[in-house]
Amino acid sequence: MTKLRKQSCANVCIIRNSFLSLRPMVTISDIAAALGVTPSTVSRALSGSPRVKEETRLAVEQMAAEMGYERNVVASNLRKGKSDIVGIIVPRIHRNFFSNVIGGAESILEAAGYCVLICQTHERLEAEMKALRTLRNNQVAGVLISHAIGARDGKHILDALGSHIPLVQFDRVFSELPGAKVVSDNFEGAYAATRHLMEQGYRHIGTLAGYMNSEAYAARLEGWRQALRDGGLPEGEVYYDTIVRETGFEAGLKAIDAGCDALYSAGDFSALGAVEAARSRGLRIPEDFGIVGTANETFTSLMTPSMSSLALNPFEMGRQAAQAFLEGADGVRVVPMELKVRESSCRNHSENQITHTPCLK
Amino acid sequence: MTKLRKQSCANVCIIRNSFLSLRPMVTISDIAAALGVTPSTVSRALSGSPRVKEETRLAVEQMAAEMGYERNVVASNLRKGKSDIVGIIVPRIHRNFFSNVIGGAESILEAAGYCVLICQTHERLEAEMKALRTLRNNQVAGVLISHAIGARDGKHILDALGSHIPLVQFDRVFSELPGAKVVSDNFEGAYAATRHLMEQGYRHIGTLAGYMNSEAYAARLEGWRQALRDGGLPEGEVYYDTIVRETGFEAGLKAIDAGCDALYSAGDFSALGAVEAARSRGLRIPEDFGIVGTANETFTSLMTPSMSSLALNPFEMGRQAAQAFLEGADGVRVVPMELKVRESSCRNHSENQITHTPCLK
DNA sequence: TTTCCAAATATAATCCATTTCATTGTAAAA
DNA sequence: TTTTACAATGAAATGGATTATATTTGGAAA
Repeated sequence: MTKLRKQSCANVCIIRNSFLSLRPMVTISDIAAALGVTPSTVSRALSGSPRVKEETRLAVEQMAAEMGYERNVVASNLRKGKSDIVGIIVPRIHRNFFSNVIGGAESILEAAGYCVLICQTHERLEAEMKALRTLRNNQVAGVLISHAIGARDGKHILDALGSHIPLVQFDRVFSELPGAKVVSDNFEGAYAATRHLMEQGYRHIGTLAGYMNSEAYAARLEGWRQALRDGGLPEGEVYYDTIVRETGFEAGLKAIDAGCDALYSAGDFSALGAVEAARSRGLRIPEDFGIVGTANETFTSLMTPSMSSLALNPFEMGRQAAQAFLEGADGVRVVPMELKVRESSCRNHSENQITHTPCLK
Repeated sequence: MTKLRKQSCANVCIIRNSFLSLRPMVTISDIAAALGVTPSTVSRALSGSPRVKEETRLAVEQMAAEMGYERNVVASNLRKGKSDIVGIIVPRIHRNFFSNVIGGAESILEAAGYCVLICQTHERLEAEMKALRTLRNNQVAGVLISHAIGARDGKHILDALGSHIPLVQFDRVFSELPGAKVVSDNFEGAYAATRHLMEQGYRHIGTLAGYMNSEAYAARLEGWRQALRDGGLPEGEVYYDTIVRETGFEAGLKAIDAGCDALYSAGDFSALGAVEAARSRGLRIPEDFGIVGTANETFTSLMTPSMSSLALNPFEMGRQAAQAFLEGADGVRVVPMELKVRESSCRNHSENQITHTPCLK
């Protein structure tokens, strides 16, 4: 009886092997059969359990290597209820900022044995929800997200993701959501940028402010406002919802008509638009009109005149977000920004190597 | 007996439900139990099989919606042996070219119901192999890849990926590998760029040639060479392995010392380096020295003087690669390049709106 | 009325790794 | 010698969906 069973098992093995030549799918059962042990032992041996004899582990590892075994992670994930995939959701990967955040996160996550699934939302809430559901259905180990502009609040996020998957928000965050958050020091950064403009002698400083449903942009607006206040200047003009070159251009014209001699822009592309607006009105930069952008996009250092920009530290933000996920720690991590002073805001040459004065919040 | 079994089933359901409140994992078995049918019927109903009564299908769909069911794709993938994930492997996602390819591929794949897993190799063969294994282990539906510079040939690729996963190569391809390929028309593009320089009156045109283990760079070199030949000019200087700003700068200096009055560069960053080299030698651009780069990076249109560049069409390449995967068709797809004529190569003003003359290969 | 076919559904195997619980064997303690 | 404890491994259940095969049912044809 026992012999018969062995016989039939052998047959099964032969059949399996003939399949193997077609597609190389070695399972732990194959290894177990080859060694005369059970799949559970093989599983334990391969996953580093202390509950197998060292000798057995070596035999299993050797046989696994010999047969070209590779763990079927799909099956493994199903059983364990989670995968080694971490999802990252960003508005647009081709934005320098986001691709660097991804790079930073990846550098940490890859070393920790995770791989990274990237989703773009194109700033649409609907796409964000879909991405969250996709990630949940794939049972990802965690999600790092920077919200689409179209997302108004965090309620929908939890519905779509569920509450058992760790969530780390970065850059654009909703305070009301649980989990870790990583943000730039937007207030302090905008404060420094504005103060720099004041120190360069600009006296009528407006701002291109971005979207107010983003806490990052809101904080930059407040930093700008506080700097003006602390410097004894009157309230300046605010141009909302300016993110891209075109709206930056239009807002730039309005700012010039309103008498501004400088702008702090919460984005680089809108700042570029403002530069073009100033040029179209015959103003010289930085002599007649000063500009500081935000994000330190590649082009800012290559254009003429080179553009001052408040640099985010996306790579570090990505690293921090990944760390927060790995450590499972809640709370807010603040990544400092750095003001890159270039030609567009520097009419006082002795100030070229300015180091900004931190404000007391 | 039957009654007893039903009873115990009811208990099980109640227990399940109490779990449900903790974590919402509704399975097809739950739906089946609620409706008094079997899981197989529910599965068929939800996957659109014609083998269920319309009435049953509606009841299942309604109950699924009511209970908040979402398919466990991990389990589904395990059974079906493949997933709805398509892997994209690129050297660096923050490169404009690659992030746009990804965007193009994503636009097609998402519409077809796939999601996209992105891997970076940082130009390292080792990382490329690891990415391929990761994707295979996750049983992705297909892989789109642009090889790392470190990858010398295609042999290792098949070993790592296996032969049952569709592979589409783009931009940097190995001809010897099976499967679809999508490439830019590098020969024609470089030919047009070089011819443009000749038409602007440059007579000693060198090239910054990139890495010769990449067929794309090799084709650009040949296009440049053929244009010189067809134009009756002698062989020009070739500077290999110049990709980044620094090597472009060094090669630029050498080219100037060798008497070149223009360069066709197979990359934009190296072209930028060459611009700086020319400036450092006091040459005016484009009057004394002409340059055309390749890739149409964002900064090329924003710098001063703006830089002519041979534009790739990365978004379209991504679309084509995704289409090739979806259609399962082998063969090579060629995406045309477009010469963007800007200031750095235009000393003949009547030529500003040049449209390039195609060459006969 | 019986027979047969097709539609609809049920049963059970399958995908593969993991994990709980049970069993065996061996050495140390009583 | 017997009990105790532990190490090592086996057996079987589990995760959730899919699918090959089997069964039931209803209606048409004989």
